[in-house]
Amino acid sequence: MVGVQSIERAFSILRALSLGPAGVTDLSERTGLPKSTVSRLLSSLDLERAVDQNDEGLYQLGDGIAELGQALDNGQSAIDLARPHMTELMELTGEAVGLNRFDGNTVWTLLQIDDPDSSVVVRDWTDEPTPAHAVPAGLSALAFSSKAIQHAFLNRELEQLTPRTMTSPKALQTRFQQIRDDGFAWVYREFTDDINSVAAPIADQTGRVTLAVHIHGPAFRFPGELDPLELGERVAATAHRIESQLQTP
Amino acid sequence: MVGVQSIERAFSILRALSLGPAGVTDLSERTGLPKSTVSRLLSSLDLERAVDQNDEGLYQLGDGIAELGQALDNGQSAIDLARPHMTELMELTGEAVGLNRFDGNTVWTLLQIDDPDSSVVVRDWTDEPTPAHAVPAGLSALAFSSKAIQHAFLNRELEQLTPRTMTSPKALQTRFQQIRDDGFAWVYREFTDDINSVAAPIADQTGRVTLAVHIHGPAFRFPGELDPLELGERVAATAHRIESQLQTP
DNA sequence: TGACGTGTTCCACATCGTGGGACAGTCCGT
DNA sequence: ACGGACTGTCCCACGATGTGGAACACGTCA
Repeated sequence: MVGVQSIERAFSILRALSLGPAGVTDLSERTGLPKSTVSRLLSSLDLERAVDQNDEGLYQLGDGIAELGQALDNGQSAIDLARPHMTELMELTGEAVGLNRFDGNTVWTLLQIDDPDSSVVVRDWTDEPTPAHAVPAGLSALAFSSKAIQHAFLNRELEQLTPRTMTSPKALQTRFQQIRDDGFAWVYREFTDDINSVAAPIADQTGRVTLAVHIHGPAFRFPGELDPLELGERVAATAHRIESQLQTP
Repeated sequence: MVGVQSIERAFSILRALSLGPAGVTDLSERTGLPKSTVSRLLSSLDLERAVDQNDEGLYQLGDGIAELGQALDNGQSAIDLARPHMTELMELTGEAVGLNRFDGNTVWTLLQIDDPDSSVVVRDWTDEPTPAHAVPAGLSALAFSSKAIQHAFLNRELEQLTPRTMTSPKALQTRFQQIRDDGFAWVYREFTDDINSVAAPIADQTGRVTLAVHIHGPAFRFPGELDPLELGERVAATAHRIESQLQTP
């Protein structure tokens, strides 16, 4: 065995699509694969958002590819650029501040800044996948994403991580509206029973929301006395500052 | 079955890689997949050039992804921009002129311009895959591609389409050197017994050679009396004009 | 030297993808 | 309203294909 067959075939479809939008039959002829196989692979690629269908129903390369392409350069620079703002935010609250990337499925922590003076801190999730529907970074990224991305996401099986985890697509959609109005998202004990957190979205150069900043702390003390609204606005302000620096280099 | 398993897994690896370079064990932990599976999928993705290995041996997102990402925008514009130059070239020789894209594996014809006065013309290959090692567009793109792309390509099984098709990796590599020196590539009866053709490469905005222009005609009359060297240089000149327009919009 | 940490390869097993064909829509021209 | 000729999706028996645990071969550190 030289390579995995379905991957080879999937990429030959993607390459054929790089010529422009095409239908199933067309792609089947270009690639020499059976129509049913092309159809199955396409719907699989659709789930991964590597392709999508335009208004005429033709398949074309999708957001997933664009996001992967972007990740080739803007990853490290965003981290460097965000660090000082995040440190500032951490000093303000004394709780851990994180930078996340949302890839359409899961949220990844790129960087977490802990309070060096705290002995009890939220553990560091850097480079681990976290379910987008249970963390505020994912919710705020989703809230500002296209309908297509939301729809693809909500169609998946959403895991019930704690008794409070919101898993109903309907409920999540109205929650997205709330988040768009506020500009930030709060999550109380939905990811873990012991953590509360706020996050605000950051748009990249192309206007797509793939990043977010968040503060999270142990539920027994955070937000505590602090005003959730004010905290949310502070996070949003930090996000905006990072965003405007990202847009203009 | 909701989606093809290996595709879902492959994309979860690609997304994990969008955080930055990583090794097999690391990826296996991030994605929750067995190490051997990750290794196999990675080598498959490597064949497709969706990932490559940096000098430290870590895997990272590869050229293939970047090319797909580019194809999202620069396809149609290149066609529009090249058309007048190609028509000019067609009028000069009275033979069909084509614009191609090379995706790392195969050559695709984006546009062919035929001589309206000829009754016998080379058939139109638009939107059909053609083997890169047997057409001058593929050879010239390969000649100016990175060693990694050449290597990945030459490791595949190269089909013997006519008695003259060159299939030996060694021989092709020295041929690439010749093409780099000339700035164009001639192919005599290697794709079909009845066609001869010349092509010259075009670099895109990022300096990557993914496009080419070519002239091809029936072998019994082309190039005929015409000087192959002069023709080659004319094609190369046209390619350069298209290239400089592509770079500065 | 030995004990780790890599990543790749092997191979028996059965899961998973396969693809021919049936199917349901949609858009034609008559 | 009707076939006819297209679409793209779905079904399902079949076996090729991908799977993953374990063994392996390397390089690195102490």
